[in-house]
Amino acid sequence: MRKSPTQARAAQTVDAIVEAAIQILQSDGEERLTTNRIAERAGVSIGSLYQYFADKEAIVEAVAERERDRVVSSILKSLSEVKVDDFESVTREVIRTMVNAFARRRRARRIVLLTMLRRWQDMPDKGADEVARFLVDAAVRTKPKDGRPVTPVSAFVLTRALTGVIRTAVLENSPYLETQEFEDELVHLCHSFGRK
Amino acid sequence: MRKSPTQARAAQTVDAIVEAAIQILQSDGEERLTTNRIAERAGVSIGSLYQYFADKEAIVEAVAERERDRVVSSILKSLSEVKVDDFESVTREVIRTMVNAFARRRRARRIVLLTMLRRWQDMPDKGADEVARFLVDAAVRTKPKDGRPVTPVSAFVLTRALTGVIRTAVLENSPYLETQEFEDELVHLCHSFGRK
Amino acid sequence: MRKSPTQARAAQTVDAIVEAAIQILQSDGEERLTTNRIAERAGVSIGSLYQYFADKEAIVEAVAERERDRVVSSILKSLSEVKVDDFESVTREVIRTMVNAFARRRRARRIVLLTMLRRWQDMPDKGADEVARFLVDAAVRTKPKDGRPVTPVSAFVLTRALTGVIRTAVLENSPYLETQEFEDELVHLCHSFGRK
Amino acid sequence: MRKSPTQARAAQTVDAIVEAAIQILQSDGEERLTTNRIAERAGVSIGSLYQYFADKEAIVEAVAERERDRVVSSILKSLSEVKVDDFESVTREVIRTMVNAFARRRRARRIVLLTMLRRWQDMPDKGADEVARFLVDAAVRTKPKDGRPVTPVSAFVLTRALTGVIRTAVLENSPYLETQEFEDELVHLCHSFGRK
DNA sequence: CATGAATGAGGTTTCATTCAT
DNA sequence: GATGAATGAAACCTCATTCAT
Repeated sequence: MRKSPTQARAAQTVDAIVEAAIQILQSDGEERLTTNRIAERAGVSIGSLYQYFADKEAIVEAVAERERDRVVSSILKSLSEVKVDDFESVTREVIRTMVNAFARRRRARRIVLLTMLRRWQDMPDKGADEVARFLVDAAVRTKPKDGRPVTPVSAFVLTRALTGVIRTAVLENSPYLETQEFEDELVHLCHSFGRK
Repeated sequence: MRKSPTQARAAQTVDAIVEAAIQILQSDGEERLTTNRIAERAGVSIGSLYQYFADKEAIVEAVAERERDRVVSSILKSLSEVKVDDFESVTREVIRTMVNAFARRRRARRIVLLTMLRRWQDMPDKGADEVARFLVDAAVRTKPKDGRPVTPVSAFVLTRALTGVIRTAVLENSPYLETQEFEDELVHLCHSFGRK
Repeated sequence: MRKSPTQARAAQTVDAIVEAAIQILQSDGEERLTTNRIAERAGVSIGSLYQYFADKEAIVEAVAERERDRVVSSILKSLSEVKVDDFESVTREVIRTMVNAFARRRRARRIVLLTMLRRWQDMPDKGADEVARFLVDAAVRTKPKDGRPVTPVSAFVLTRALTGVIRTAVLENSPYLETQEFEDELVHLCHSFGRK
Repeated sequence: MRKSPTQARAAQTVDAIVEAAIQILQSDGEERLTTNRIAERAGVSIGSLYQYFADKEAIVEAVAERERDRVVSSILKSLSEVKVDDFESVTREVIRTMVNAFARRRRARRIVLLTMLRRWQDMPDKGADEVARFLVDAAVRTKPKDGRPVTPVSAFVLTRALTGVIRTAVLENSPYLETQEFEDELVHLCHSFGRK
């Protein structure tokens, strides 16, 4: 961002711009996302927009970050409430949480989510790593005797498998997404992967 | 496509256009891919280009299809040579084949692959489904007694997990991609998923 | 220039653009010289303009070159008709020619000339050097006994003095410009400078 | 200027603005000279800037004036110390002074000087006229018998020749600028011009 | 069929200037 | 007086596409 908004008014402007971008993304799609349209929808002059964002890309980045923060924090908040008893129930909770986070968001803003899913592939996936850490943690505490050791590679594979399945289901608009069977299969994927 | 190229000369032109697009994608990136540049690189007038492609999108689609055909056929060709003995060795062969197909392609045309990976998410994934069918087939023939039944959902989950991990590794340029441990973990993912 | 116009139509377009720029410069001034206005006045789309000129600067350069060619060729043409008898009469002819060339041009397109005079300072002054060569040549052939030798520095000083005076007179819109006395003084400047 | 700075603080502000403009001109060039940047570099708000200057042009004018005052006063100060003995030594002193003034300034702030040289062409040249008056004065007092009478036109021609040569040498970054030969030629130009 | 000149809507961005706080 | 957020006209330029030759 070009300037950090020092006054309250400025912070509002920045907010309005990002929200306008999200709205346009949702209602008109990515190719209709122009800086002029964003400014207009935000009720802000195009000049103000460029006071705070160096270029269009910077706005999309801000949108990506904001949306990701929302998804990640929604997931992490749910995870913080999970009671760690046995590995299977933890896994189930994690998966349900992730699926829910994306499914809820998809209903609200399908196109924004799709656009951002594509963008996030180019950023290092902080969210996935946080989830991975959580799962590894839970595995260490509750892992049965026959568990496999957790290595960086196995953590990478498991988290990317998980997010890969969920992401694809979202992107393909799969009808399985919120079914019980889908959830069961994902749980099985994680669970069986943890055994020898 | 606007016209089916009945004459050999026309087929060459279409070919030149698609190859030019691929080259530009690789050397200059997606945002420098303009129809005029494609025509110029293909050694064809912009008018001729529009004889064969209705619009720019049609060219990108042709590129996507061509690249996907290459990846898929490379995978399917390898699979046709796999001897179906036991499930684990089949799985390993399939995984090695897929990883190789992407890794080889990435070295040759990194940006084209990235662009197309993003694009393919929006098309129904014929390749994944073919692979799924192959795996299910192999599983049915070689599955040990303790195997789980193959359902549409479990096939969806497994193939998307597999391609999800590989795709992410490619997109993130992960150093794991061509290691033995990575392959082992993927094999374990498939193998353990197949057991009760 | 971005493209060399191969077809006759294209050459006309290029011509129209440069002439339009000259007209606007003359009627509206430099700060009103915009690419859109140029295209409009030329009866050409803005896109066509950018087919042949990489940017606005390239157009102004083309104008500068064209105007300079006109001035220089008008001067050189006159000079070619000068009979080399004695140094003074040659000098007088040269000066009269230069003053006339600028004065005539000034009446026709004052602002263009002013703008270009400023620009030309940044280019190596081919015209001045040609004139210098001509004068040196004449001096060598007709120089009286008491003449000073012509060195690069003295040639530089004399030609820049000459063009300096004329340019300033033009820029300042001096009333002296086309008077006999002015011409006489310039002749004296050259003439006396050549003596020991 | 909008306000005369009655308070000391205000005078400092005006000063800071002009100096900031000069610095930016030098370090970033004319096209990067924006009012916002000037205000920022001056450590002043853009609002304050407009308290003291009606528009951007007014700032550039102030810069031009300040720079010209510096050059002119440096020249006049040197001239005041010249002893008027014979015309040639006076001329030499004047020329040396002028060349020095520009050469020194050029080393300090090349771009500012170039920008201002261009600008000064549009203002009546007070400096040149003062120098002219000085030279005429000296000529009248020391002129040898064979001298020509000084007329307005001859004064105009001589001073413009002089400043024309020096200006061009500065603008073209001529290597002659500070050589002895260059000085000698200029002296000769003036000296011989004064004789019949 | 091929050519390539021409189109023009619409994109991004700058920057001098105003005015509410 | 000072601040700096806001303005918006207007600049430059791109590029998918058309169509006369």
